Amino acid sequence: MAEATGPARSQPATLSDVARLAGVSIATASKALNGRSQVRAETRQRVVEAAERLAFRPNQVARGLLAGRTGTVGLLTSDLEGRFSIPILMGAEDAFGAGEVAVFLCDARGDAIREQHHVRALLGRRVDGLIVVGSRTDPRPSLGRELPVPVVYAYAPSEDPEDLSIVPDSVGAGRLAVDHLLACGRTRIAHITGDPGYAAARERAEGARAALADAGLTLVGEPGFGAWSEGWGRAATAMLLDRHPEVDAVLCGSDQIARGVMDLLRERGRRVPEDVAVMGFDNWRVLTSASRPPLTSVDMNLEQVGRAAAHALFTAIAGTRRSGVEALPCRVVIRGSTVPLT
Amino acid sequence: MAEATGPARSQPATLSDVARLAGVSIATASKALNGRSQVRAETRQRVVEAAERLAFRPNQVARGLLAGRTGTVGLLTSDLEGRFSIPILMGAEDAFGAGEVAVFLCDARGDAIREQHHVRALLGRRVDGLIVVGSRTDPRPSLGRELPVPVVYAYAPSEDPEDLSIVPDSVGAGRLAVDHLLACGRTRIAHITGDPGYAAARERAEGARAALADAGLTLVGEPGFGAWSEGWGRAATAMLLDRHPEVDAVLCGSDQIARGVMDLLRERGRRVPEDVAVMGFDNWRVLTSASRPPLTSVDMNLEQVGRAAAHALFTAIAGTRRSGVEALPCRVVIRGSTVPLT
DNA sequence: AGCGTCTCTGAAAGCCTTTTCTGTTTCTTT
DNA sequence: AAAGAAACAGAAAAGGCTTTCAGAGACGCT
Repeated sequence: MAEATGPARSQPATLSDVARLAGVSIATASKALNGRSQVRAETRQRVVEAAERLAFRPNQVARGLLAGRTGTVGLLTSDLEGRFSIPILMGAEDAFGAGEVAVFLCDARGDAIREQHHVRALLGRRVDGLIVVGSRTDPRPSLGRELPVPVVYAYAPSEDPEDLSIVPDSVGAGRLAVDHLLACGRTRIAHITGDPGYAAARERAEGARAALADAGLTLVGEPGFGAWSEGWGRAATAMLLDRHPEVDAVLCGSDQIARGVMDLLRERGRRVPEDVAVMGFDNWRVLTSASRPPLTSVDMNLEQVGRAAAHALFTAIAGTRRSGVEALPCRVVIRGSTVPLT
Repeated sequence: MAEATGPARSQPATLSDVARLAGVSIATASKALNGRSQVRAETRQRVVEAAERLAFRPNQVARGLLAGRTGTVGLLTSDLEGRFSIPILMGAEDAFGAGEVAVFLCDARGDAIREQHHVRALLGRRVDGLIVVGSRTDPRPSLGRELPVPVVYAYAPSEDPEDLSIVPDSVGAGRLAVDHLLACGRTRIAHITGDPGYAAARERAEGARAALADAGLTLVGEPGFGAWSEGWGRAATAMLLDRHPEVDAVLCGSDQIARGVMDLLRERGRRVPEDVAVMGFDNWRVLTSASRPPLTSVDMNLEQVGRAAAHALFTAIAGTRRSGVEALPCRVVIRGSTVPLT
């Protein structure tokens, strides 16, 4: 808890310090360190040694000012808390972090005003580009076409088709899920999912229905739209068993719902997966591996979405911009809650 | 999916553009926009209008180069994925975001090499300070005393007592938890917790024991160290009920463990909270509110830890540095799983 | 010896802003 | 009306780096 006024920390060495120590001009020092070819090997050696002795690190701020590119991007998320932003953010951080790019993180807390504020602040810092990460897959307002830097939208697509958006393929995910259940020999498949106000819920249901139709089947009952909660999973399952006791698989709109579904199935004496297969969505580890049996779930490959967004931003900064909504495939992670009928 | 080489985006306006449009010198324009007093009101007006017309935003990069301070800090996390980093990160982002500071996010993925790499990159960008966020409360190696900028450690304290670390008060949290159970009239309290390799597990147990001792009581059985999982919660509870059927409260080391504990209690016919009160740790919403009944849990106030770290970094940058480990109090969030004995 | 050709090196400009200092104008005051 | 004070405007430097251009020295050739 000691308190003290900080000592004058030694300023980092500058290029001119290095040049002085090496006995050359600033220009030569710069060229030597940057691998330019107009420096004699011996001179370069001297400069490199001097730089090492002084622990010289070029000032990226000065470099950015000169080059007009700062090597920074802004990552604008609308809810850090949410479990969807994080993997995307990791993917993006990953794709950038490897190279020479640093990421400014800004959380707008879902507030448009704050978002504008952050955009302005980031532009003031001369970021080379922006990634906007949403918390749900419903389209969101564009930041506008007039920005001086490229923008890529991830997870939540922009409403403007001129923008580039990278999203998980929800329809395809619904198909994948049903295909897996069909492959397990299930044919009486019900769907219990979340809030119909979410595009993700509607699109997954649509995909599921399409895959069933392709197999000449239909859903057991109507898609059970409700809430993204365990409670709803239980309630919907109770109704389902009353009306359609023949059901042999339940595709759930989220892992949370799936947990509720499994709980109630067990309560009613149905075995999972022997009598009824259960499948979740989101592949949220805490839930999938803690449930009994472990839950088969659809993973949206969000890290990959983040990486793809970062990569697209890269190429856009380099001059090649795309537009439209690009949907990336999801994948099924198979665990104990779905097994082939014997 | 249209593809096109981007149009030459109009470069952002510079101060000299503004000055030219307003018909004044660059110096005057700067003074006018920064509220310096040596400008006639009328002139200032002209400049302000010109700046507005050109949507002028001062280049923070240039400003940073000149001022020697960039108004940026580095946030170094060791696992973004982890649920502990995120709230801290939010708190820090919050404390900074309000002002003029932007945050560089770096994830070291728990790798010391990568961490060093990021530190170097951040110093090259001339950040004004660093916050290092850990994923568990065990002490971690210091980044060293020789860094040119202040560093604050959050959640995981530095091994070097000369560094400043902000952590949640785990011992105090253990006391708080037991005090709450005592206040509910419980006296036969057991403790089932996670991996004893974690300081958090040991310290919470220590605090719990101390609070019981203050009340002239002891734990029922030994603290049940094991794993941070539902499975362990179930297993430990089974043993507990066999050996100490008189137990009337279980303090759990995490919400996940608590869920396992509650499951098994229900299976064995014990009612929660009537027969046995159950309390968790971490206050992880998905788990606490989805469980039946909703789970009372200890919240580590991580956002506050983040904010405190940001604030401490602020004052350190301003010149007043502290050192040592500062522990912030936790709080009990009461829900249905703990009620007073009637 | 003189010329052209390379190969190195260094001076200087430029990136954008802030700040200091100097110079000019305007207003008071005697 | 003259002198001094105050108010305002602008030139220039600084911050650290890269890059261009010109100059200097070394070398080979006729």
